[in-house]
Amino acid sequence: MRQERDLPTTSYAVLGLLTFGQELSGYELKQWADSTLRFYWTAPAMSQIYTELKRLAQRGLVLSREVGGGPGRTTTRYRVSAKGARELRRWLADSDPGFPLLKHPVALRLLLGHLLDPGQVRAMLEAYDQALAAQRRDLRAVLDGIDNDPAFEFPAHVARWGLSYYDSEEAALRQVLNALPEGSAAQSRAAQGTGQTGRSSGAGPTR
Amino acid sequence: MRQERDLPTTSYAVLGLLTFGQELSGYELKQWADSTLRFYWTAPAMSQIYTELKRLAQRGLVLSREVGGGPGRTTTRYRVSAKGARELRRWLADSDPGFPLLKHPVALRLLLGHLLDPGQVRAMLEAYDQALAAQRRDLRAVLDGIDNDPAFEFPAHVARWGLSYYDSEEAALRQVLNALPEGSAAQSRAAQGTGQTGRSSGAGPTR
DNA sequence: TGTAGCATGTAAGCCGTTACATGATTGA
DNA sequence: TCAATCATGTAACGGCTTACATGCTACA
Repeated sequence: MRQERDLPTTSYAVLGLLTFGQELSGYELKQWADSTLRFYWTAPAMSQIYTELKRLAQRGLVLSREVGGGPGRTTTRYRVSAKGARELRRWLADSDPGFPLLKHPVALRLLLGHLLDPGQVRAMLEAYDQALAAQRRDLRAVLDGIDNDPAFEFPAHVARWGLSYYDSEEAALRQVLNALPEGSAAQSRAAQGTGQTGRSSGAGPTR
Repeated sequence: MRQERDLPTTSYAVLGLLTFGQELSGYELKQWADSTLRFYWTAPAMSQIYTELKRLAQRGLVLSREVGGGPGRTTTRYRVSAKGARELRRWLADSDPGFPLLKHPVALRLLLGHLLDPGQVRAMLEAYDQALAAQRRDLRAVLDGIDNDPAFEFPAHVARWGLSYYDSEEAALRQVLNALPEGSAAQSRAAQGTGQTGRSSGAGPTR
């Protein structure tokens, strides 16, 4: 039982998707990933899904089966093997999840707000607000599709978690917008003046 | 007007850090990144900081200067050039921020909660709760270091945003814990009897 | 005297993406 | 018949990390 290093997390994520429902094709797996994983992990590219499936199959963690859909058409469907289920449980129990990693381009740009005029900052935040609402709708739809289905109890927990995250983002956004100097996003062009701040007081890294 | 493709976002992040305060060394930049960027972007490895600085210098976006600290010791300090400031503003104004990307290993594992026993799930969530509190303290300390300093108005906004995010995570976590079947994390071992895989009496580390 | 922090890099390699390539089936 | 969707892959490469390598300085 010499276990080499853990696979990348995304492998386990794909493997995990196969522990709900039945056999899935790479293509179907991608759809599932797009509608669930993408909200709190990533939506792997198609090509990566196929790569992962090949690797999982090679290690005996999934079993594949050719299914003929039409005359000249075959689809490869995958299901998790007993070994795969065991390995997944082992990984869940043994490995340290680590802290979430957030790549927030809007927060990053807000950090540099002193380089923009207030209107531009506002416009950016409002655009994010829109995107957030859209994303929230998508996730809401996902939850509606699985809520109350006992087979998807945990996915439903995660979806609700996600919704509460989006709500909090929305609230935080309002806070920032309120704290920002007035000036509508529309008059973004108005300011544009004076060169940079001269800067002074040190305040080094806090530690 | 996108002839030369944009640099990776992390380059702009590093460049952006140089628009506060004055000249910084690669080493100092790393400390800044660790205490600010890491909360909503990433804390780039040292080696990457140096790589970015080299690239930025090559394109004339930063200027470097050798500073002798002691006899045999020189430190290279960097400051943003006029061209760099222009390019940064251009990037901020022109490019689409895109939606935040969240890699949430705890949510991912919760999704697969049906593969674990309730105690294990609880234990994982409680460990995350701890980590969250620690992270929150760190960010709080950062905010305390810059709050009310007008030079860091925007970093302070971002820090407050981050704190509200951690608060919301905390709340969401409680929600999930309440919705989960009772059974304390401590009795994680108790439920183990049901038909599951071996690993009975704690001895064998499964890796 | 030794360790922690300051300071700077190179090399190898993993994870994952985009671009490219191919072809069948379904429905407007 | 044309486009969209289903379905599966390969190649190139970008971004970033880890591991390695080096050497000075302050301080306990």
